[in-house]
Amino acid sequence: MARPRTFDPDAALDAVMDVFWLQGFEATSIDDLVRATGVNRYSLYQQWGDKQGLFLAALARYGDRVAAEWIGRIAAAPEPLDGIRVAFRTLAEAVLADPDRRSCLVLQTALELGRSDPVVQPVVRELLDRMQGALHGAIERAVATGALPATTDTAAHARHLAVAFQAVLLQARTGAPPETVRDFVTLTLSTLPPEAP
Amino acid sequence: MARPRTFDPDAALDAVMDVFWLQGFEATSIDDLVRATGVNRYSLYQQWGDKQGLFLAALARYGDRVAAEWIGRIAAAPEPLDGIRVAFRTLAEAVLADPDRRSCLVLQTALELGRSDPVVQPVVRELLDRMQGALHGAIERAVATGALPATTDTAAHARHLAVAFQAVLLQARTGAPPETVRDFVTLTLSTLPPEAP
DNA sequence: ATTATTGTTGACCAATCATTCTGGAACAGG
DNA sequence: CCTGTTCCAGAATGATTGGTCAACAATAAT
Repeated sequence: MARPRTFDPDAALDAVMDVFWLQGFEATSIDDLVRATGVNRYSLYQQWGDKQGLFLAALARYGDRVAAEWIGRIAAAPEPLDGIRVAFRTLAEAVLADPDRRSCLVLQTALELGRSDPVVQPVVRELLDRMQGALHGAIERAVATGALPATTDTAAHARHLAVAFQAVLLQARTGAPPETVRDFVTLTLSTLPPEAP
Repeated sequence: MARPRTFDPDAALDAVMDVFWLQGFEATSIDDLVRATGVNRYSLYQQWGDKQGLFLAALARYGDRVAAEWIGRIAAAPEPLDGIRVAFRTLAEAVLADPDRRSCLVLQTALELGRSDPVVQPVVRELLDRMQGALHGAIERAVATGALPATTDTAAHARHLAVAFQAVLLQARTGAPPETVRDFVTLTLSTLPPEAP
């Protein structure tokens, strides 16, 4: 017994995520979101509370959609080291192919709000940790299958690769040339044993 | 035959640089700079034009002071590979010791304004290239002294290390734990030959 | 001492921001 | 067909932003 919504919250949130991803939190105004979603200001407020609520929802969606895809790609690889190598090379090419050089919403958020916003902070850290966890899992599997020696410091390698993953995404924003991104990936992967031919 | 300035532009610019370094461009208001320098708004405008002019001056000063110190440290090392290793380890500890986790003004600017501001963009790129050039020089000296094999792809190593340098600074902003920063540096340096005992 | 010149000051301006209010429109149950 | 309830649209609000102005103060040359 009430007027039904004329917009789809799910589709609207996708549009919101895209705008935040492209522009960041501060640089995005509510007007931008109104334009991008086609939804009225007040309706956005009624649905998600305020700008921060809207952002947290978009960040969660990013985690579920984009971040989860990379994590899954690493976790599901039949041969763990190959999975890592493929992930890094795919990421590098994706970064170079994106005309907007938009990096990663999580990383961007860590840089923009990581020190100031106590609500967003743990969400970001959790997502970054999830990536590192996926890498750690793959490396431990590699040790288990004998692809890496039993003496390997798996945690150290996971940390190194997690930071390197962020570094590749960082190059999207700095606008680094293709050779830089590719050479970085190549030498990063050289800390793993050489791949079979 | 005119009233003399009552503030020291040099000292004021140092204070401006600090504020921009800590907060970034957008998050810093002119009021913040007035408070930090003790100089009146209009005097700031008369001296440096506008907010962007003020920022460019602060960025140039950062390049002359902070960035040049790191570059010099790498370029001046008697044994080039040792210079690189020391620089990375010193950077890691500096990042971890800074209570403000403020990373690097150049990198931060690249992330914040790199895609939008066509004036700031080349300044940033030039500073980043200067760091990469210093690393390239050190690696070529290492090849010349035989510390690295003659077949080494010196440009690729320079690019890898330059990105890795940025990655360490990035960890300042993401608030990564000490093990992460240290393990990343250790494994990054493992792409160079092991150091003499 | 006068005066030309520059520095300083706090008020002021227009634009933009996130957020809220108001007045009407669209639906569902009776 | 009502009527209670929810939704929508644009205007309004108050704070903050970067930037400017006009009045006043301090100096050095005359």
